[in-house]
Amino acid sequence: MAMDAAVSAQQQAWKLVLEVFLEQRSRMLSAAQEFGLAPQQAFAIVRLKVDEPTTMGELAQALRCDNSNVTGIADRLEAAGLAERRPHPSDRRVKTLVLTERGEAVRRGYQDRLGHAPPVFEAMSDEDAVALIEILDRAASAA
Amino acid sequence: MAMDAAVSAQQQAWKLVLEVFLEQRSRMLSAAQEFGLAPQQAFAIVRLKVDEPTTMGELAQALRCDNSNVTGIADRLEAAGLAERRPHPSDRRVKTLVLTERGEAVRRGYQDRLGHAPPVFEAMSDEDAVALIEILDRAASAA
DNA sequence: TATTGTTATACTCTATAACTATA
DNA sequence: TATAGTTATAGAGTATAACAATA
Repeated sequence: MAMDAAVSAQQQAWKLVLEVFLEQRSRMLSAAQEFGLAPQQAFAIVRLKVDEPTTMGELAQALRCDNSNVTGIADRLEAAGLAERRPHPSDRRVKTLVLTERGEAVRRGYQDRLGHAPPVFEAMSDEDAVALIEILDRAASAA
Repeated sequence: MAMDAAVSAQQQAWKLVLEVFLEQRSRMLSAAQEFGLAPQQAFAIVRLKVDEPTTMGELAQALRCDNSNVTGIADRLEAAGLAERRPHPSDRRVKTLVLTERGEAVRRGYQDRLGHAPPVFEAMSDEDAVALIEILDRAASAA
């Protein structure tokens, strides 16, 4: 019979981080629902601006999905009056998206509701936050 | 005009953690695809056992979705020959799921392919991993 | 009456491939 | 030829509500 190896400190640390993430995911889904946003619509809306057009391709990259999906997501945001498609000034193949005023209000409300970081992170002392950054930087260098 | 507040160390730390998570998510999706698993099927299969039956409700909780969704996920795992429904010994309303031998092989392959924690975490020194655990514990107490 | 799982419904998200209009 | 976005398609996941069987 195979014996499970003892759980390493690295695995324990990852498990804790995963819990934070799952909790944050749950908060994001609730907040999105409160503002009438489907999950990817919520992700999209925080990436969009009122005055700074985002191309469909850029949004696809930010959402880590295929360009073809962005068409539908943009359609739904447009149908809800939260975003608008605009032509690109120099390349007529490209379409860009900007938030409407209403979209900007929803974005602000959604982000305020959610805060900048999960509650556990916001409760962290400055010293611990800095230490965490250093730990992750060291690990990234070692990986 | 509103000025953006300077980005706090807490926000920076969260951003780094989020990057790790997105990278891990990407790895999970690739690995799942390699083993012919849809995303939730992959989550489900790591929660299931060969000899320890899991009820549909327990799986729904683990997947953080409604019970009704588990029906379809279990259907697809069963259709792929990876899991089987079994009656509950004492409550005839309850149905349980167990992995087939093939399901267990796929689960093992998938988990081996993925490792215990993201590469960045596995590259972490023992000292740093312990320090990270302590930081998160302190933050959880403060939150 | 309450609970477990299923079904029915409708919607969102997903990738792939074929298409269009540009470049 | 290559690229940006769209459409068509097929599948997967999602919540809600109604339902059957059982407790």
